[in-house]
Amino acid sequence: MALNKQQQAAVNFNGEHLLLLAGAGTGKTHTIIERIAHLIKSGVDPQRILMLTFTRRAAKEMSDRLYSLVGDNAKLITSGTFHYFCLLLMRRYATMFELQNVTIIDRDDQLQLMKMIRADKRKKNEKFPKASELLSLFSYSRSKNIPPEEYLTKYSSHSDEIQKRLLQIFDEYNQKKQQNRYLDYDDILFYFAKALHHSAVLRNKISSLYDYILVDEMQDTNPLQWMILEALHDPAKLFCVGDDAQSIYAFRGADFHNVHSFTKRIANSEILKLTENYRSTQEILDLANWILDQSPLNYDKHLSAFRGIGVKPEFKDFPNDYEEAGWVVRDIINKHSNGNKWSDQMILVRSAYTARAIEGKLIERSVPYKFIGGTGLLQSSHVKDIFALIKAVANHQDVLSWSRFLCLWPKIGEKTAFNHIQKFINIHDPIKANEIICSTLKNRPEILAVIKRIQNSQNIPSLIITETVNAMSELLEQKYDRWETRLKDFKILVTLSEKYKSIHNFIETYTLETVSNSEAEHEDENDFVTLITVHSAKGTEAKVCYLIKAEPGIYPHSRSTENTDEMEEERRILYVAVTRAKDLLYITRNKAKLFNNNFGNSFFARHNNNNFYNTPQEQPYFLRDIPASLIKSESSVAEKIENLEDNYNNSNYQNFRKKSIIIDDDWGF
DNA sequence: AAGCTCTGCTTTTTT
DNA sequence: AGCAGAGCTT
Repeated sequence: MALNKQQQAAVNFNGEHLLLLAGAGTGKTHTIIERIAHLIKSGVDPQRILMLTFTRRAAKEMSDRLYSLVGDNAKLITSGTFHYFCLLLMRRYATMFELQNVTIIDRDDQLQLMKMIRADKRKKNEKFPKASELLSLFSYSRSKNIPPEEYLTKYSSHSDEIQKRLLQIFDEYNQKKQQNRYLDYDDILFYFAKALHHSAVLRNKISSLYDYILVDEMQDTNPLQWMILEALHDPAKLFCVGDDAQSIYAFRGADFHNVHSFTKRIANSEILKLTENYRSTQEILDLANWILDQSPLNYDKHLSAFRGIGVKPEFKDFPNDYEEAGWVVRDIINKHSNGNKWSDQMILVRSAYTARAIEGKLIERSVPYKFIGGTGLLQSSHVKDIFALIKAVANHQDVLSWSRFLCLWPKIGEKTAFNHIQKFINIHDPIKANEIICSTLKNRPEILAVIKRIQNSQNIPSLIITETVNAMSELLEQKYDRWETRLKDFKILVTLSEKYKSIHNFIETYTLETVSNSEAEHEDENDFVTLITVHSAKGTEAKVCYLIKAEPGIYPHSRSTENTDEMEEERRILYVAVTRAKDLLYITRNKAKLFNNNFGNSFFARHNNNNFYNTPQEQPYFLRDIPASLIKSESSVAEKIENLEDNYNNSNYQNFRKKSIIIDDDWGF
């Protein structure tokens, strides 16, 4: 594919540092890849190029495309997410970073650890932040690089007394992690950034490794990541690509304003722009442009389609979620039988939860699909149970794994488990520790037998997983219903693990890169429908896109309507969603939700929102007043809603609703 | 101390 | 519907 003038200018950029502002669909990835090819062609050693992305998907896409352009040179480039990169270097220079034998813990482990600490700090019957809130408060302050004290006083509404205890909890959480040599996601960035800023020797060492650093999705960098880039640049040259209109990660500390301050923060830097959209038809971009136009902020973005005129986006309203899901899947099947590939079609969802109905339908109709986003296969509890034993055997000091494993057994709860663990946790010598494990569990020979079995198992990932599943299945069968389906997950796991040298390597890779069941199951297939969260979809595209459940309460999400910052982020999420489509965009909704959300019949509608609206029309909804001219439909949406309200009030519709509830039952949900 | 039952609250997004 | 917490029973 040839480059246009703007792209060519970026590829050939000859100055020090560059920020490339690239709107949706303007060939951002293409330009980065070509830039790297250009560097290699002009004699840069590929080993001295670093490419940073935010999601594993983006990283993989980059390396694949790079491989087809520059062949084996692609393998020499260091490429991956910030987390991957930091961990890689911290492992390579473990002594310099003073981080040896660390274990990466995922959100679930963090939660478990936090719960233990919280239990002691919380008074009985007291309203106290949940472990998950504690984690996100702490994580946010860390990603923003604001000391917790300052962060709490500025941004939290908790009383002084509670804030004090929160700080104690944070301290203790950090201590616990240090004791156990656990690193959570934030620690990976935090310790790396901190070390670089405290030690000039280390900073020089690391920054001398690369001559060129390319960063994708610059608008998503949080202050910690910024610190890392600042430490690494000069002599290395930065090539950062971003789009402020696609910034959707504020919840993890990203601030799109940092794109605007780029030239101020990085001396000798310049800005170039890509403005021509090659992805979509003008009709799709018109809707996208309209969405940003509604904002009080001036994004100064008007995408124009290089490809020209196409088909207007189409709205489809259904009486309930299942008919919506049914239509989408039927339409996908129709298009497939008319010659479209499965992979030409993408279903976009706001949350994993909103993907449920459609996922059910896809399975029912045997449509090959991969779900990207949400909880991964390795996060599911039965898989974590299996890994707890493997990890406990591998490292007798892994408190979380031991406690998870021991609590699976009858008569063992948190207290008993803790008493056992306490006896061997501080023993450094593994042989001695093992003796203590044997003696403390001598009354539970069945547990010891299982541990022995795994200790004696061959240390090959697929074998050790199979052996562990066999050893544990009798016990786990009682814990879980639908054990058969869960057994299937282990088969997938075994297949996945075959590519890894060690089980440790396997677990760590998938802790940093979550993979859903469906994704793992169809790993080797290449024609499938993509079901994906909007957040994960940034950077991807498809000929036909279905933006499902585009209702009030979803766009904007009802939990994010507190202030303009939140609302604007929600608007950008919708913008990202709409700009994924190349040719056709269908926006589907549940009719009832259009005017019924807060007073609805649904179980959680009442709790679904912090704000109560007197009338449905007061609830913020980005797609309420779309000009009829932008969408494929005889009547405007406003008229449509009026008609719906008439329908809603007439008895036929009420009966229809009743009928649809019966349909729900047939679904078996 | 584990395990059961009742009650109240809740489902965003990712490394 | 599904989970966390509290209080009760084993």
